[in-house]
Amino acid sequence: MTDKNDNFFERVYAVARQIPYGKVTSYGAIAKVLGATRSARMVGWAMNASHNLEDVPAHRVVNRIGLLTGKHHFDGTNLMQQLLESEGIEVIDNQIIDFDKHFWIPEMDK
DNA sequence: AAGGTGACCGGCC
DNA sequence: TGGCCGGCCACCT
Repeated sequence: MTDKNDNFFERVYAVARQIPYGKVTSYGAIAKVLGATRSARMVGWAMNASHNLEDVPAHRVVNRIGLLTGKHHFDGTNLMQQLLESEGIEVIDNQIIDFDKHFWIPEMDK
């Protein structure tokens, strides 16, 4: 580890941790807050590393259409969906129902 | 050291 | 109307 807390990753984690219970957001939204509107890919990349952290609810982060694209990266196959449903979010076939309703706009709470 | 990839997004054909 | 392609930036081999 040798404290490789890159500001980039830290910043993504900071936003992801701010996601309230029962809410979800998209990679692009986070990227936008980070100042990298067109670098949503980096957000997903950071999430990959967040696997080591427990304070980062990656299961609350999906793509812009509310599709659990990264569910494949979780421990199990439907673990991500289970977590979302556990929070009151209806998920069918890796697709979040009323995504815009559960959508939460991330902010840099400073 | 350089190249390729990646949990995406948006625009263009 | 849908499918394809490029862009963006950091990490990995």
